[in-house]
Amino acid sequence: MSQPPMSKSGAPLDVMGSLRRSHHCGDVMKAAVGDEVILAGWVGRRRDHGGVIFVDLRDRTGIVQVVFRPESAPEAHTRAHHLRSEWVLMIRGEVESRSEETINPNMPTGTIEVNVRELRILNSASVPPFAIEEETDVDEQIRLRHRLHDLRRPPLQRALQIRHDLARAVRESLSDQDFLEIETPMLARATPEGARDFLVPSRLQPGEFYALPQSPQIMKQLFMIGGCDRYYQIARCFRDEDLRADRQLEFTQIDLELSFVGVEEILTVLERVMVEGCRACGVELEAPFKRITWTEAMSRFGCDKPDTRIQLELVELTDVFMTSEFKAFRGVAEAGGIVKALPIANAKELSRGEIDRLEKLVRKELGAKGLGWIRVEDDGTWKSPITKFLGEPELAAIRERCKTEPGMVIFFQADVAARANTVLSRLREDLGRRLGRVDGREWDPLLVIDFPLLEDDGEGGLTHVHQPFVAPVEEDLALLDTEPEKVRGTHYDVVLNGVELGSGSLRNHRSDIQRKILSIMGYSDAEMEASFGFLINALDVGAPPHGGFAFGFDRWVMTLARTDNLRDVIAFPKTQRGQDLLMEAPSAVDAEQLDELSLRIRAQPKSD
RNA sequence: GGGCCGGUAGUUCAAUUGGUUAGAGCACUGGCCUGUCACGCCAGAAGUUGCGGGUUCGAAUCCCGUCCGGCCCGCCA
Repeated sequence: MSQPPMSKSGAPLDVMGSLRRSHHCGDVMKAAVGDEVILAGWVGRRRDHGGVIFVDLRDRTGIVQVVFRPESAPEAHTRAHHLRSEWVLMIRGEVESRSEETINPNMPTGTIEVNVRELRILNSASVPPFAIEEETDVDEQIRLRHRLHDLRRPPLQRALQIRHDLARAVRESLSDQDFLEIETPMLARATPEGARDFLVPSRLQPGEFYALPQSPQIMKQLFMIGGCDRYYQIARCFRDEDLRADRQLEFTQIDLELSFVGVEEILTVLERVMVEGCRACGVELEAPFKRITWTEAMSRFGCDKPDTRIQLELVELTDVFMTSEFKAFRGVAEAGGIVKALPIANAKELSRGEIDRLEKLVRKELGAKGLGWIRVEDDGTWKSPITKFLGEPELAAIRERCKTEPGMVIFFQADVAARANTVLSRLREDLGRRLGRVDGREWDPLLVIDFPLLEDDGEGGLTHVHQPFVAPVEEDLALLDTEPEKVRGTHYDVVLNGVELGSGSLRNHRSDIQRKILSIMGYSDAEMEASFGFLINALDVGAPPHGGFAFGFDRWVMTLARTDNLRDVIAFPKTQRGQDLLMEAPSAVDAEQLDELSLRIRAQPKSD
């Protein structure tokens, strides 16, 4: 006969035997006082008084206090002295109501406790690297390395619950709207366009590679051509680009596409999915959503995904400085750049030192050339390092457009449009939040429409703003031949609280228009054939008018979970350098594996 | 590819700015304790100061390099 297994501390371990859980820890209130319950979970806090011992037993649903009394269960009580954090228990006992003075109002199960009759120690556990609690101040690196402990914390458990609830609601909503869930291959063809591909070497075709899909974009268009009418998928996507707080190498999209529709029908679907998805997570949104054109968003907020709860807005001054004596600003305006201002009323708390810090921030982090500012004193006089360069027309324009008043601070940027907007938009968000210039709404859904189809590629040509298959709006078709940079695309974004949750468009379903657009972007016929021949030829099979949308699922969950870090809502996320600290991926592989794939590792060249 | 911030005990931080044996809270270990819920009390253990080099009589502290984490720009669109 073998001895029962022992825990590290010498306490013998038990088997579950035929004992099975009757309730979850958080659901014990569903049992009546006096009922016998069987609970299972992990040891949270343990309070050993020598006599009576309290253990907070925890599972996914919550925490309940279980009590070991020497008089009611001597054996269980004796063994309970050995219990340590994160040990795995199963207990049998009676639900008892707590006396008035021992009720804990801070926990949902605080009016009752479970008097233990039988204890089964199912497993011991190594000492946890940090406490499993609601709040933690532990370094994220530690949390990622010990993800199993971190996952036990309530915020992570809640995030996974939101993922589930949202995915389920979205499936239901789209199914109700006659969408068909269809899968697409993960081993796909490499694409020269867009993000860097993750490549998968082929064993059977030595020297050739699959690519993991950046998104099912082309494949879902093929579904439309294939007569599937309405498709959706909760699809994993892969992009080998640098990570951010809101970007991971692999992420999940709610991808959908439908046939014989215009933009309005797609937006109707989108809004319904948004409303029903959010509702499943306890958030009510009102449809239809506010709409703003891309041009207006850039002008007023300097950003194509504005959080419109922030009450600050930018002011255009480019025209004023076209004729200014102030050479620094005039030069920028004449060279095609922009001059804009961010006026902030009642900004006395922005001290000179604070403004200096902001200037340093935007110069170092955002590459700004500087940060012009004016402060309007109580007596109405202006304090500023730049006003001495300004003539009366500019001063008047600033007064009028910024509606200057005592206590106001105005920030200025004169730069190429992209950078000036980036800088002022960042200041708008940072200062708007810090100074509490928000309108108090918790949720701010917004549709951004009328994106331009094409933009300057920085080398004298034009390139697509989003992806090469976006259809132009019909009334702008003629402009393709004359002023292609003015053509509006049918592209739209949906933004929630300043987070871009997704985007979509109508696609080109006629190969002649698709070819024309590609040719404007500088593709020769041969290049078109090489890069997009497959799709263009597919259009000629008889492609229906179609369009669709894709939500960034993780970002949506992130927003609903009220965090700004994607790693908080993904079970096993990667660090900014693309590593999984728990499973230690990526990793080296055996020479034999490489050999089978016809691969050889070249010594890392020294970069100089 | 670039900018900025950070790395000291399991963990969160400190170390009088280059000077004795690197300290404290929590966690941990042992003991005591029958109503706690951040239980309490007593005692104890715990360190390659990320790593490598340099300067110095002396480095956690200064310099160079490197690795790791975070935020951002580029990139992703």
